[in-house]
Amino acid sequence: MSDLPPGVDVLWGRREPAKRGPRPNLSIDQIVDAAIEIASAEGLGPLSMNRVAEKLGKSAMSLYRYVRTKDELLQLMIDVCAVKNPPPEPDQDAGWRPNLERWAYALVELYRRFPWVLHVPLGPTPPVGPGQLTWLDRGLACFRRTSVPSELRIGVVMLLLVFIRGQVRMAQEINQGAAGVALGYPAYDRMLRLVVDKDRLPDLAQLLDDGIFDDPEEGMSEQELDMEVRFGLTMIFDGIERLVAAHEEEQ
Amino acid sequence: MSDLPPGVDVLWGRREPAKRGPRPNLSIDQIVDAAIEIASAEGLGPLSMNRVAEKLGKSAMSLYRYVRTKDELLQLMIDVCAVKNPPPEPDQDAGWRPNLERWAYALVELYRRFPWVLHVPLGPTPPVGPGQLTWLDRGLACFRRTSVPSELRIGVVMLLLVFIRGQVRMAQEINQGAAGVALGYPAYDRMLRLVVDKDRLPDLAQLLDDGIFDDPEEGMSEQELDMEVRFGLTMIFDGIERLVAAHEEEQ
DNA sequence: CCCAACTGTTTATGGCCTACGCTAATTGGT
DNA sequence: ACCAATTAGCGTAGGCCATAAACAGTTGGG
Repeated sequence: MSDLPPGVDVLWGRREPAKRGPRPNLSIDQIVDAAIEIASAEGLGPLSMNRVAEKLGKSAMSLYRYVRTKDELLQLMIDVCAVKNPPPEPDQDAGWRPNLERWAYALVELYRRFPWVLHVPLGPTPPVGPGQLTWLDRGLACFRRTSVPSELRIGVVMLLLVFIRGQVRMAQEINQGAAGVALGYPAYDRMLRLVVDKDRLPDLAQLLDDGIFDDPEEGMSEQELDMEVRFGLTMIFDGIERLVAAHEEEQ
Repeated sequence: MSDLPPGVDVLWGRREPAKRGPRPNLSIDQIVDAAIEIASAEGLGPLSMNRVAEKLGKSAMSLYRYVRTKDELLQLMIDVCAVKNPPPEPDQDAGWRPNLERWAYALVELYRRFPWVLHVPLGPTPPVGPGQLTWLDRGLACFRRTSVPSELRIGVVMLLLVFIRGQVRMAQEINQGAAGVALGYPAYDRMLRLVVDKDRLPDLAQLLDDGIFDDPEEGMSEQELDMEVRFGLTMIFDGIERLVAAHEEEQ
């Protein structure tokens, strides 16, 4: 009789197996894995219940014995993905910053390997699965040896979660059209030049003149994406550093 | 013969009106406005071509004379929304920080008034409409009187765009289920206590013990949401300040 | 043995976007 | 004045999707 959203109890291993009836030929894990495989290979668009069932050699409706709705399946996919790619364990001997940086870049890597995670529509609740909560916990753990109060710890970790998610998503958006068409900065640059006029958008025009988006390579390399993220993260970490320092002094 | 994505030329007033044929009884503006009205009142879920056409007293298919696809309509909605709620003009006498702060909080306000904007699926291209580019431009404009180089200006503004978008979205997610069910922090707190155990998620458990999410009020007030955002923005602005200072010194 | 519980399938429904083709309105050219 | 070209709006229909409901086969307990 939990208040948990339906389906999440499965993630925490809280659902008792059926006593009677035929033995299941399917399992939630198989279903979720198959769905993840499809989404990773082709994106969320082609991911339909039919498609998943087909991959498992079953009929579409059979999936509904394991999953209440497609949306629930999507939420499970996200959490299972987080479980299979866990956050790095913080090094107790290192300072908070290197630990938190490792955590942050691991998260970047996860989003890059599973881009569809960023496109899953909002679920009915904030994250409560073991995978996502583990990531949250390991982020918080980086502050163990500091005297930063709890409200600020959660604030900082949330800030990083939000920023990384958004930044990687934006990088993907620039890099490729939704259909998977290669786009990249040069194409973006060309489009902007068509519409940006110096009178109405002077500062943006200035940027274009400086050749900001005029990148030789077609498509953003991994290096460049890392640079984008690294810039933002560096600034954020500088802000965090100031915060931590302030609280260490007080003590 | 533009390289612009289809439909965007309309936003920039680049489509020549038809010379022959019956006079249009409809206009893109009407269509987009009707769609925005529906989305603002009921969210993106109930927004279908049929619903929009119905509101205008026309048939669904008639809309396709003005809009290539539903996705294009969604993109237009976003940009028109930005056009109708323009960014504040920077005050030339004020410093970069107050200007950029006004800009940032205006953006927060926009997302709060039009939550559906945050749920529109990815378009085929990064923003190239006049509304979104104007917001971008006015953000950049805040750095006019500084000597921060262009790459950093765009980096900072992107950082803010990404963070604000993500943070407001997350706040909405916690505040209400996708169905619009009120949830709020206390409910989240209750759910977490069901699954968080001290061995596997020690630091998160610590947070719960500290009563972080144990908020008296059901549902997050506007004040609290502002606080959430304000915390992140303050930290980010501190980071920006350091950056600007570094570049002013060099000069 | 038989009932209750359970799995997987079949069938059907309703919603959605949108391709296609039709009719009627409007205009330019002759 | 008249024809051909162009366009607006609409009706129909097709395809895909999630999923409700009823059904057939399977298993274990009493």
